Amino acid sequence: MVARYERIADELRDDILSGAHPVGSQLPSEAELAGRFAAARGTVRQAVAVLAAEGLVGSRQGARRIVLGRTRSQSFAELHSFAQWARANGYRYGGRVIAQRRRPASGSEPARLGSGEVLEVLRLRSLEDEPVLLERTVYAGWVAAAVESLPADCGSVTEALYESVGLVFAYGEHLIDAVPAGAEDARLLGVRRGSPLLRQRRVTTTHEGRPVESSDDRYRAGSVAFSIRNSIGANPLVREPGDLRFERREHMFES
Amino acid sequence: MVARYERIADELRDDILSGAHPVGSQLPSEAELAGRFAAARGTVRQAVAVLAAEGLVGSRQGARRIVLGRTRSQSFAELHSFAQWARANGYRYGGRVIAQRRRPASGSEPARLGSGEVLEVLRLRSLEDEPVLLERTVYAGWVAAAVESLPADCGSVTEALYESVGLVFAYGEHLIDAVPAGAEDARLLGVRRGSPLLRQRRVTTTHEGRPVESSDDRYRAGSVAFSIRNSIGANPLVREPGDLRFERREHMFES
DNA sequence: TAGGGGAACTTGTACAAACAAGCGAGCACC
DNA sequence: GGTGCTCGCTTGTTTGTACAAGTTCCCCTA
Repeated sequence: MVARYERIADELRDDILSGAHPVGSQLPSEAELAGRFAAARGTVRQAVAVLAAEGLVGSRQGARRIVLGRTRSQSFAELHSFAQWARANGYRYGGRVIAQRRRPASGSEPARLGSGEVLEVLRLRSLEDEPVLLERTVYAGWVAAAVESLPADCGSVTEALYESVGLVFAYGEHLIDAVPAGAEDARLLGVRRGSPLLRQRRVTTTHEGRPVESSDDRYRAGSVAFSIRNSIGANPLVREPGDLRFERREHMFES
Repeated sequence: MVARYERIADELRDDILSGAHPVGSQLPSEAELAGRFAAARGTVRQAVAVLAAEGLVGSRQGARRIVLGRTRSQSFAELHSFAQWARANGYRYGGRVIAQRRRPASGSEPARLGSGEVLEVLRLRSLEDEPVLLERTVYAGWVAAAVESLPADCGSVTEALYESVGLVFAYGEHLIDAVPAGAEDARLLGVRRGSPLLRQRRVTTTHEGRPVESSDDRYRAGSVAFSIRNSIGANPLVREPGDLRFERREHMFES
């Protein structure tokens, strides 16, 4: 059973994407929409709040809502799962495990992932048959067995873990910056040493807030970019100082 | 007059940041909070929605809300304005205009900024007395005069434009990727040619959806990172294919 | 002891009503 | 003609109620 406000949001989104409400134009008032959908004003407000969160419309008190754009920001799953993003956009994609080993948690890992043993995985992923992403992931001990049982060329780890053990990556924190390619990065991604890579470090947790993985993902320059739509009200993206907050983490598997 | 739900959100946030609700612990139930703050449940829900949007707490139906972290995602202003971010975090910062000129809009600019004349500005910004950010900004014709009247070493363009003409940067779309430093980038930022830079391309509009500026900002690697907190429900960050969507834009002022 | 059933609790959805606050257009006045 | 003000419209905030849906935990039973 899909919620009422979601169906209203879907319908309004379709109107916007189809051009019935062009970019720059005004949306109907809440009262008008409430009448059209035979819903309470609060329900309509929830619907347009969804569109506002997607960056499609902006609103300010006293004035009608405005259509800001026609490209929709998609879900968290897309951000987290390379495979889901690639498939949703119609790209050929693949991936394979380069190296994998268990070891005791060290450094700041016990604080992030819980103490005990962790599982390190080095994974290379490709888009349109070109290697574009190198993932250095550390999984918490309690999911290690499930990860190890996956095939080496598993396309979507996220989906595989959901199917096999019902694991859902629910929350994440991401840090995005640029780094020069190291020797291993360069060899596996097919670029020169020192060339620019887009790095995404992330920590992911389950619904209950239990840490699942910590990862250092590096994209070949030019292969992907991250897109953020935001409004003055609220948004989740901020700058972080570069050197001050995160201790340098050695490359795994190197030397 | 600050809204009630905002004050409740502030109080709850203080509790979380001060450690009264440790990371991983459960928040009091909505009913309990409603009692404590003598507010309706709906008001409390708005308050915790704010915290959820900031990435501080997560929620799922049927279970108590969980504290996810203690680092707060700040406002859009921080993302947009280098100066506001730097000041809020206690850094020394500066900036100066390297070059500035008017020219007719060309390429895709009429579509993004409106046709007619635009104003190109090349600005170098520093953090802790080190050059860290090179901004290549194109302003729409209707704000050109206001921008030109700013002093060359203006610390915060955003604030200056707000003070002088009441201009508010309300919405923005941002694309983040990594690029190698070009000749000009390298000279001004004091890095070697080809070394990694974190690039943020953005288009900003006013409340009414009127385009204000389009900018290509390049950060020296290691100076800043972008941080995103998100949950599975909704978030504004997505990957974008690298080459397919944006036509290559030539460097301004070069050669 | 292991498992199922269910009750109590908690968050999600929806409706209705009222007032506050900001915007914009039209009107009156100078 | 231009300026300022008022009024209607629209969004923002708050309260209250009711039910739906999911979680957690205890207790009872096999």
